[in-house]
Amino acid sequence: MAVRADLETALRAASKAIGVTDVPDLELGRAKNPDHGDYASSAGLKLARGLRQPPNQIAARLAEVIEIPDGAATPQAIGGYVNFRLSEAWLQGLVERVATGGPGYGASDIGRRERIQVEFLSVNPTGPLHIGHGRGAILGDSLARLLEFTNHDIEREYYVNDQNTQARMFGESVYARLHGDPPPERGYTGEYVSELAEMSRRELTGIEKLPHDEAEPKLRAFAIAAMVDRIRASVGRLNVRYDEWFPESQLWAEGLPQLAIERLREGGYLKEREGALWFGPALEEEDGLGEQVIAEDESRVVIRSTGEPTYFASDLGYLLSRFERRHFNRVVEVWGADHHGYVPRMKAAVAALGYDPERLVIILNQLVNLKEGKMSKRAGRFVTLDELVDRVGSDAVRYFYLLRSPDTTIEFDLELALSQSNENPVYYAQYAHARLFNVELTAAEKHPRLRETADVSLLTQPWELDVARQLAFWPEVVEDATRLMEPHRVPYYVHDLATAVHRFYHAGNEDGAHRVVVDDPLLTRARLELCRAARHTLKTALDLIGVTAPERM
RNA sequence: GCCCGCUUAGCUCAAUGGAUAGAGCGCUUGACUUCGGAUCAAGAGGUUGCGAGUUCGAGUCUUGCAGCGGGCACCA
Repeated sequence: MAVRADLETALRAASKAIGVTDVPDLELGRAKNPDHGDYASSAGLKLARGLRQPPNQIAARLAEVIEIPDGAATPQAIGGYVNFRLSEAWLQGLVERVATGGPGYGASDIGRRERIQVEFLSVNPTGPLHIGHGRGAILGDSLARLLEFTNHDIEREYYVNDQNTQARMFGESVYARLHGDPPPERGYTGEYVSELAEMSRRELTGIEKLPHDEAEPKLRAFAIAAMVDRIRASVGRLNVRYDEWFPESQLWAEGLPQLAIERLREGGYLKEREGALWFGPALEEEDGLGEQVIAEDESRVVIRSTGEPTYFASDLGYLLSRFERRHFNRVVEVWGADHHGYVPRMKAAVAALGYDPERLVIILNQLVNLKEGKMSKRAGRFVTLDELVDRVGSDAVRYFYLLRSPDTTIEFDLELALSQSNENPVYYAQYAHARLFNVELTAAEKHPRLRETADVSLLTQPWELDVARQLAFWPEVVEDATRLMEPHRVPYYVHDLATAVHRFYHAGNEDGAHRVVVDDPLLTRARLELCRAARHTLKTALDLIGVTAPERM
């Protein structure tokens, strides 16, 4: 379906036809200069060395020999380049296919039902989400949508840390508030902790009378459940959903960390030192005294000298849970860049447990920093994700975050975000969608009995073909965004398509003969087909980034 | 100190090693008595942080330097 892939295949075949045995990457991509057509390839330059011929001759021969399926494009050799221009007839046919095919255009089977878990956000459920958390949530959710669209079998998971140090500290903090005490050192101080204490008094009858050791676990479970509900609601407002909320405690109930430790011990990956149990893939290194030495940056404590396991022990079990128990072929995790130092250890752990580390894919996204002086935790002002969504709206928030590649740091300026929320580029795209919808209604009113099928050969105006051309690009955008796991490519595409749509519409303002709705029912019908194709594709693309496609604004 | 990421127009950001580096915002100037002006058209604005290297070709790859962010726990 993706025309770029068809052209590339054809070009490779042509390369072989002129005597190339081992065809390198020919770098077929979009032409930047319109004079060069729609796609360009530097095939002649790439093949010159191997063939020992001048690039321009090679390009010329390729253009002569190449057979392009469906007459999708015409080749032209310029210098060492082979350029392609999408043909008018093919573009017209595409409009019809997209218009009648519904909203699935661009979907592909590159996933082949591969079973993948996408785990994202997974922050300790010990407080409300703040502005920075939104980025991981939106990135992970959009990635999952893309992977689903390309036929991967996706499960979205939130890993709930319900029994680690932070969780216990959370329980202790609620306990303290329940008894009117200040929270413990490095405990949780927010007002919501006191609210949780009050809630627990109402809902856990007699809780305040229980001794500490009995009360704290109950309070912890209660408070975490409440926070998980709150997190679920917060991300739900952003159109983010999960299939599974997987508690850390379940790992231990299933004996998975224990099993992982056993396996690592058998593999010689564990070492006792100073009363603690360490994981270290570099165990085979020896120092001069014959003592085994663990390379410092690779090693990690699994069981503390106190006998308590660390989060790393849970993570080992979590890997088994997913690869061994639940049989995911790959696991994609979205992490904030502040955890990047942990990547090598997790990869090493995957390998030590006997799995290909490639099966663990870690997507890092840079942090969202608050502009200094605007707000401060110490000053008691905490900008929550909920507050941002309240004031800007889900669509604008999602678009704002997704317009940035994961590896740029965002300097978040709340005031600026609020003052510019009406200028968010998301409205440009949504307006294009609403506009098309409206035009289609108008067409139906003026011509109540239009033909079932359109004569798309009537779509000959350059601004009409430009819309069709954008449609042609959509499958490759999906493919690239999926393969590179870069959802930000989608909103950039949406903007390009919306631009083509607005221009197409405006041609009718310049000259009434170019409107969609004209006296000629056949011409109206053909343009209506283009509107539908563009609208479906806009909607599909917006869906993939979790943004609504309104019919009126 | 060591490790990771970033540095592109005034600002926020795009750009598979390919031809003339693109958008949005802001700025200047234009465009509707008729399909929605949250729109469209035109213009100004660049030594891609600095230097070296690889290559027919570098914003993109390698390397040195500088600046910014993050990380280097028996925290997560």
